[in-house]
Amino acid sequence: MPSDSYHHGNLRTSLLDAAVATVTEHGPQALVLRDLARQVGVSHNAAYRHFADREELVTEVAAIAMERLVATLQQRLEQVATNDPVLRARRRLAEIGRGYVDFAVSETGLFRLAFSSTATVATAASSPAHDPLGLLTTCLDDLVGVGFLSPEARVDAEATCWSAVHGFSALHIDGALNGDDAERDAALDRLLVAIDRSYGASTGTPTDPRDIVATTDE
Amino acid sequence: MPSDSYHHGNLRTSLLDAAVATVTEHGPQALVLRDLARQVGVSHNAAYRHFADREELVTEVAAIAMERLVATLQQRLEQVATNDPVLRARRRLAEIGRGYVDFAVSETGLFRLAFSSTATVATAASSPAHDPLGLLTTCLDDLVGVGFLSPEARVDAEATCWSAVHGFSALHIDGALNGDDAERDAALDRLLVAIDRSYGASTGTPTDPRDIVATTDE
DNA sequence: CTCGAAAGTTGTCGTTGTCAACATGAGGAG
DNA sequence: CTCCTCATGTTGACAACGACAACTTTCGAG
Repeated sequence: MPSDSYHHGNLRTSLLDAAVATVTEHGPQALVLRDLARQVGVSHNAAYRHFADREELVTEVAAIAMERLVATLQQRLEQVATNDPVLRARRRLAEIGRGYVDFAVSETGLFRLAFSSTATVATAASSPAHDPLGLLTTCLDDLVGVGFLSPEARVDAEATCWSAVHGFSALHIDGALNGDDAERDAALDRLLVAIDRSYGASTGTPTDPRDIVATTDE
Repeated sequence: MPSDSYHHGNLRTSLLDAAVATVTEHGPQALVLRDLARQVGVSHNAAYRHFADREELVTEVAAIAMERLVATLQQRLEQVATNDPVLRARRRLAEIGRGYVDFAVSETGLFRLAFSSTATVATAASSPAHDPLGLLTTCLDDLVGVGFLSPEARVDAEATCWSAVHGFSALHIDGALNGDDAERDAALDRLLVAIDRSYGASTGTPTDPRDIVATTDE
């Protein structure tokens, strides 16, 4: 791998790395082709040997951002260690929601880019499991499997759950819902409890909020 | 009001009108200062007599977009004609959600702009009732008043409801949740039913989905 | 009637995305 | 080992944009 010869060697990867870093720090609108070239130490237009235009690069970075989101959610899901199957399924659903919001808040730039309209369609079309839908589907299937969620209420539950946490994330990072970190976490807990209560009610299963939220004083 | 003399007369308003039209048709990223000037028949830089920079104009258009959203929701709210107070309160909450999504789908450009991060903060700071929060608050208070929603579950209910419909809207207009209009409406109905069921469960009130969704075959 | 300031114009600069033409050198064919 | 090819990177240019400065026109207060 030549360091500073005429040919860069792996310019494509370097550009994507720089792009990810830029988006992470300064948001999607800071994604400037000539700037990336400068960061990588290459001339403007070099990127055009690897990407048709700006949008193609942006789309690819968006795909990377989506992958990171899904990977983060998967990690969070694996951290749920509960033996009781019903409790476990309920907590996994809540945990996916918390992971989603945490990613949006801590990786705001990547989150925004992952759902920037232009990039989303191309991403969704390319790879089937490159959005959080897959993880959500298995979680909800589990919830039905353990008898907590009724089959009728199961219909379109992906859309409902995803909408709730996505909207919560979007409104918070856009400043429409304000509040510090503690207030945000409390509001998210209550959102998750509302979903849990609704799904429990679909089978007449009584629910206690403390099954889902970690109470600090005990 | 001089038509085509040296002084335009009401350039500021004309620019905002043109901006609203542009955003409606082609989205927020099509908001180009020089383009607006051309549309209005004025030279570039004329806008700088009325707006400090591009962002200031964008922010103002975003405020207009938000006003239209709120006005639309208010209209929808007034269309709910039900005598039974409990049913009425539940239907009003559902109707606000439908109005929200309808606006996002039919006025995608304005909706996107209204919640574009840069503009949101300035808007929220300026006017207290210039987001849907106010309407939502009264709806939810009503729900508590008629005994359908428990005071404990009332906490942060604005955030939960707003998040759900906002996320639903965002995911749909970004193409993350696909489906035709009928599928979207059905999914939204189920989302609204889930919220209704959750809030009913908070007071042990049994709920029937048909209280909230209009069934076609009856 | 005067004249100052508000409102609009012309010209320019730096930056960006993109195209076209050119330069380089890595690697396979002989 | 040599040569040629073509992928990869460079230089130069162009149009469009946002923004600034300097100039011009017109309204309206006194």
